[in-house]
Amino acid sequence: MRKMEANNNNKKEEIKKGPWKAEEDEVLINHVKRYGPRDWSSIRSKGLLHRTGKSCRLRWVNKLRPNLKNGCKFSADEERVVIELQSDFGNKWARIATYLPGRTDNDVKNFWSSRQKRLARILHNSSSDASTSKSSSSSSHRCKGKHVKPIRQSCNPTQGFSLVEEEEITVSSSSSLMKVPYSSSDQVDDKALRLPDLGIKFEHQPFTFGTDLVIAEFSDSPNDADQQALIPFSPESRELLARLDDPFYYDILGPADSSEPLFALPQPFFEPSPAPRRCRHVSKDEEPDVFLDDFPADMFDQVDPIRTP
DNA sequence: AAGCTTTGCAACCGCGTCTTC
DNA sequence: AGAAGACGCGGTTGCAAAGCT
Repeated sequence: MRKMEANNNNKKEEIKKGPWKAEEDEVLINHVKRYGPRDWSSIRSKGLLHRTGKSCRLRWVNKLRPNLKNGCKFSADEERVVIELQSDFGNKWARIATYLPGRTDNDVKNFWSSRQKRLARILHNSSSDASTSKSSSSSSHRCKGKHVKPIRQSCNPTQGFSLVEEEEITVSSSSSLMKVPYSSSDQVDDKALRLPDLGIKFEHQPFTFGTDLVIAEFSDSPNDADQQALIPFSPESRELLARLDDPFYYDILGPADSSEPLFALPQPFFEPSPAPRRCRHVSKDEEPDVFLDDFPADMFDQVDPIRTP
């Protein structure tokens, strides 16, 4: 009995965990050179390494495999791809990684996780800030001391968008409408503003964002600007969007006079699905913006323009 | 400069699926 | 057919480096 326990203990001790050493990597690489990336369990059974087959496979896939982009940050293009595919596939990291040469599922997963944490932090900060300054909230929002004007945005799938100045927009923070901050008094460069999954592009320039809101609208004809899109979001996205009502969100998300737009919008990586999910796709050679970068990618997942009778 | 917090990443774990016998 | 082992995937954890106060 004691002998058996001792044997079990030995077996347990034999399995090594933690960071890999260069020698171990070398052994693993030699094994793969010889037998190919398979038979991971035999590495241990042959006594080559005191690692589980699982651990060996993971090491190979994530670090030793050729053509990996190790230590290389995700490019803007890769970010867009991840965001786009995550909204399509969900958390299918392995699947998403197949679209990103040199990236592993672990890379994608970590990238997404960091993104989510960043977003959570922003949300948390924005909520605590808002709670301390609720009393100052009013129809004329504060935006680094600048007065801002509400506008409406009209969308035509074939002709793009136009921005329409409007006297007043009343949107409850608990509504599910998509809201985009806007300030006509600030100016940015001539980059267009795009919305991620919708591919919405604002055509009128120059403008930038402030604390008031733009409501995305969709219409089938240029004259049909009054058809307002009701956009159903996931609870998470809805909560985030609701917080855009916070007059101080701008202070949280970024400087009003920044030459960089606030968020990065994923340019569509694939052609849109047959369903009218996206209003207008931004062409590939257009410069990516950084609008809505810190928003959950599923924010526009379920965007579906309101049906016209 | 020191201490604390945040971030990014490598690795582990549990579970489901696939393969082999 | 089904049991056992191997494999693959997604979630989670731990740690070192970077950043901040």
